[in-house]
Amino acid sequence: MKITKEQAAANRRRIVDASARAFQARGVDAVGVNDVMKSAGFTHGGFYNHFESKDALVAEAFAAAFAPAVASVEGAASSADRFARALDGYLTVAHRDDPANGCPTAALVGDAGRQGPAARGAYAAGIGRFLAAFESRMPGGGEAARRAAIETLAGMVGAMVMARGIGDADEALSMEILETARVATAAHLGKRAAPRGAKAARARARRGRPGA
Amino acid sequence: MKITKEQAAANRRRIVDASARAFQARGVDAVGVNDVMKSAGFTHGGFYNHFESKDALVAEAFAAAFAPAVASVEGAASSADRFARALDGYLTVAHRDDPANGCPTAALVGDAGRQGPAARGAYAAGIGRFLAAFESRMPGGGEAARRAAIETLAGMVGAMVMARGIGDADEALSMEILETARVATAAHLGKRAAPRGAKAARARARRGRPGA
DNA sequence: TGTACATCAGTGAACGCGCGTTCACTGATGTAC
DNA sequence: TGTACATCAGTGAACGCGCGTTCACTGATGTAC
Repeated sequence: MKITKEQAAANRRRIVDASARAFQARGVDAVGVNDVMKSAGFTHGGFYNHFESKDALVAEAFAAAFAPAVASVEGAASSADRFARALDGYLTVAHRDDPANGCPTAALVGDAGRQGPAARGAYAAGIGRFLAAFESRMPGGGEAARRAAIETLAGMVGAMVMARGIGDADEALSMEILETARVATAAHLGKRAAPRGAKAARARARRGRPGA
Repeated sequence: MKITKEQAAANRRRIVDASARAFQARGVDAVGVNDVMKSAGFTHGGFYNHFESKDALVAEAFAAAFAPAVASVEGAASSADRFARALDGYLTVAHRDDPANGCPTAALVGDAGRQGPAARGAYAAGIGRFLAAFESRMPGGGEAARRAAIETLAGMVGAMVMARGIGDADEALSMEILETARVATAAHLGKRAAPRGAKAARARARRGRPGA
């Protein structure tokens, strides 16, 4: 049952995309070739028609995980407002609870250092692109903007991975870290963060204003 | 070949400590019961004389990983100078390249969210203790010190895990992140960071002064 | 205090299972004439 | 343009291997008398 070249290429892309999401959600070691093929809608045997090994897939999946994220951030960086909104949406409970569709830098951070050179290269390149986009939007310019870009990204990623690690073991602490980092991120951009969450909703209600 | 109760307890501790280091270095999924027992000096069969399951060991190992780190940071927090020095030693290549003996918050960050409640509880409790110690040393006091503690820890952890993920795929970027975060950490404490690394060594040499 | 026996931390073989990978096979696609 | 054949993406059974876990066994320790 051979299929058209276009269909085969599309199937290959589907396998890579499905694996990227699964790796981000559950980690490379916990996701088997069988899982990946099943979630892409195939039986496992065909895997090696497309990839030389699981390692080869991991390398492609890392690159595929960063491609849309980098494009999104670089697009947002074309406007100060869009960029501020993109960063503000990062430190949220929704993002924390959906690593599969979230930031690959945070989701793959535990695995990246333990993969082969190709996957680690994709990881390093992705961070490099993020930092360049951040730098272009940071106040001060030059070295100061570069430093601010690194500090901001590190703060965002650190807060997200800690919040995920804590999870529902201490929901209040997890959210406190997220919210504190969100405010700090806005401050790095030279903005004041809009209030968010239950406390903010209560404050808005008290003032008789509808939520943002 | 039964042994004394004291010896058995010591052996148990040896297993927990060996597993904590292995989990920090290679990740929970990549470390088998057999590995753990072998590195503690035993055959694998005896594992279940001490632990009900691998999950039970993981929970104990997480707690054991945090105990000395928390004690060390809390001890350092008794003196402003010791605390500043402890933080300054965090964002270093030596720490980056030795996760087994380093900060458990960073080393276990990829695994924590995927473990059971006990392990995640230990992870959350460890971060809580770190933050309390940080808070006591942050300038401003009150809410400001609390926020500074969270921002500082998030920046340190984020920088370390990104630097590890990048590794030798882009050594220059990995070191740039480490060094930038080290300077930013000192700034959070209200200090100026002492120069470090090749660039700093060259600058010192130019000034005709020996290294620190 | 000395003797008899139960306890249990250790050993090493074995269990079922899922992993990454290989293979023979299928049959529609793509190509050569 | 039509026919004959090679290609190859898919299927599903099978491979060896290491995993977490179980088990029968050993023999010094710890305990009961």
